[in-house]
Amino acid sequence: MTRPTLVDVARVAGVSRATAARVLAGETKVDARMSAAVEHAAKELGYETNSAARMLRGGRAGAIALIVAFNELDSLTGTFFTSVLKGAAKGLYAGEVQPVLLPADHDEGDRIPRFLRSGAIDGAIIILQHEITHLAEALVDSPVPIAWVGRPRVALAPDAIVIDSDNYGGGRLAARALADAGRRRLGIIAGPRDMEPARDRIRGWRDELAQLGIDPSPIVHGEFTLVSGSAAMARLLKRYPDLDGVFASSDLMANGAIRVLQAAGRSVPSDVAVIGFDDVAIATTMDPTLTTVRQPLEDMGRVAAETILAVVQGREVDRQPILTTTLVQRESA
Amino acid sequence: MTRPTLVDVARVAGVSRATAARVLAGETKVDARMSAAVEHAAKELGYETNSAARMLRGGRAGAIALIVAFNELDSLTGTFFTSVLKGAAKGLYAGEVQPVLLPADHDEGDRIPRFLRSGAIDGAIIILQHEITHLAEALVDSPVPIAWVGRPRVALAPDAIVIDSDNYGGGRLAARALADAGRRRLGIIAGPRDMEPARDRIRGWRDELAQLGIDPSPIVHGEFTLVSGSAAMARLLKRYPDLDGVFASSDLMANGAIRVLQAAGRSVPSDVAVIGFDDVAIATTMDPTLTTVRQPLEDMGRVAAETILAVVQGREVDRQPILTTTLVQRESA
DNA sequence: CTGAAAGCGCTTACAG
DNA sequence: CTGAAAGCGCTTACAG
Repeated sequence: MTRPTLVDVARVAGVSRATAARVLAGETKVDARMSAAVEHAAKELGYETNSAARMLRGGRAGAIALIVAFNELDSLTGTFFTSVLKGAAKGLYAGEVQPVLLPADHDEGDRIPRFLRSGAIDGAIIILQHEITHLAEALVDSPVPIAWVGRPRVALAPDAIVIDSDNYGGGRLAARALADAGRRRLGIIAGPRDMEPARDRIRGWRDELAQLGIDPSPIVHGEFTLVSGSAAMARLLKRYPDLDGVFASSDLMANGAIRVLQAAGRSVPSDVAVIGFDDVAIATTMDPTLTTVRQPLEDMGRVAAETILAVVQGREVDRQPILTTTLVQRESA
Repeated sequence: MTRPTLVDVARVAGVSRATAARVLAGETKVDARMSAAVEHAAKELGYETNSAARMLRGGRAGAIALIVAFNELDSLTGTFFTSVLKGAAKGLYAGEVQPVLLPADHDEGDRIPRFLRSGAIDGAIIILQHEITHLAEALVDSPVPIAWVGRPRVALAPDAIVIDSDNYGGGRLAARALADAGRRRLGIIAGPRDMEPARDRIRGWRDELAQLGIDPSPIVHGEFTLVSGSAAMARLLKRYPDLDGVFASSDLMANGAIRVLQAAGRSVPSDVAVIGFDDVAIATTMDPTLTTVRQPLEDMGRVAAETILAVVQGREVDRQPILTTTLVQRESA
């Protein structure tokens, strides 16, 4: 049960501790025989570098945190964040770094900031979600680098790391697609007011409508979830009974909205065209299948991983990449 | 960005490093004025104990790993593991320990065992799942204590930590319930052959049937997922077209099985009664709602957390608790 | 190319 | 009750 140390490896291999360290660090200028002896001893003893000692010496932990909203772990909204998560984990694996998921709650105090300050990990990726927006403030001046997936609504340092998709452009795409389909009586189901990506989608949507000379549409807000999408659609329908096009700014909300439209006797897309945002799995399994603005979620996660790794390792890198959004044409619009 | 150290705190407070350490460790026999000065300095500097240094000194990391199958993160089967996860996380929070989720893959080599050997965490909880059964072997002689939720199919040390539910008793409950409902032509959709809990359910089922003098039923195997439940049901139906009762040993498989039965023109429960296992959310939203054997999943997670914490802290504790399973009567049987 | 030694930040046995 | 000092396991600048 007692872990072997570098001294044990050195003793078994018959070399100094320094030499053993060099071999295990991959240095090449070591006598081949010594090198082989060290490798052999390490394997035989089941040696693994003590991460605490390495870190204390000024090295890296070899672990990056992925901070996610705890609630999401068992809800359907998970489809968004799990895609990002998957990409991020793959990116970290590729960098030989251990991804470490930290569940965060909206009511848990400063556990997460404290953990980051304790130096156990080299950096963190935060997947922006409505439930954990409060973390943004607590982590603005974090001692370890943080990559935001989705821009938080706090003042960030100019060199902050933010990976985002082109939400503004996506909003424009949605407006243009509905206009191209001949729709003129439009409405938007926006996301939470406290989320910057949600606001960017609204801005893009409005700008494009203005440019096309279409009346500014009424806005209702949801929380990116299916249930909130249904509720928002009901409100929108009451306010604007003869609308013929809806931009629901998440696929889950689009799903909820379509259910409400259908229940109200509206056919989709013939009576009302609906466009979503995200392009998660549900978009292809719904009936009708969902026309939507695609965010490259897994890519966003992967880029977040690559970016934070570069920063941790002191390499130059674009700290605020914006990934392209594209329109995916299906049946609903 | 440079983290303050204990020396900084001591200097600001005007005391020795030793005294500062004592105050922060919560020792009471310290002069009140010094104590206050230290507390103040620590807060002002945003001091947090360097976990690497503490660990190296022989202390604890203050973090426990939760090892979960990566694939599960975005599939519906997540309902089982997220319940356990939630309970475990709550239990760790209560113990002031940071839960750290490590996604594991079936093909990832020995990343996880190596991470555990690196000493970055104090212990681990593994939620047994089909996809990561291979980890069981790699972790049998782990240097840090491991709590298994669900007994793995490897030879464990007698003092191994295993949190399980009474799968055997649950199997008996299912058999008795179907028998009580007057069913005599029974079949079982069992779980994966390489999972001990799945095997325990079969044994309980068989023993109870034998005791009741009912014919041993045919067995088909699924993988605890909805799709595999459908496939298994189709096979079972072909083999035994006039069965009138099925024990599907996970709720998801029961869900899949019922769909197949209904598609085949059998009414549930009048033609065929179906009993599941787990009692996850879907059991109450299906049509008909599912009669099932309940495992207290969240409790299992919580008990796993409490048990590993006790072991890490050197406290005495029951290392192999078995939680009770109960029958939850709904519409399907 | 190899080894002896310093030092990362902490905790605690020891001396006072 | 308080402080000086040792030592956890590692990496690397320094000397040879």
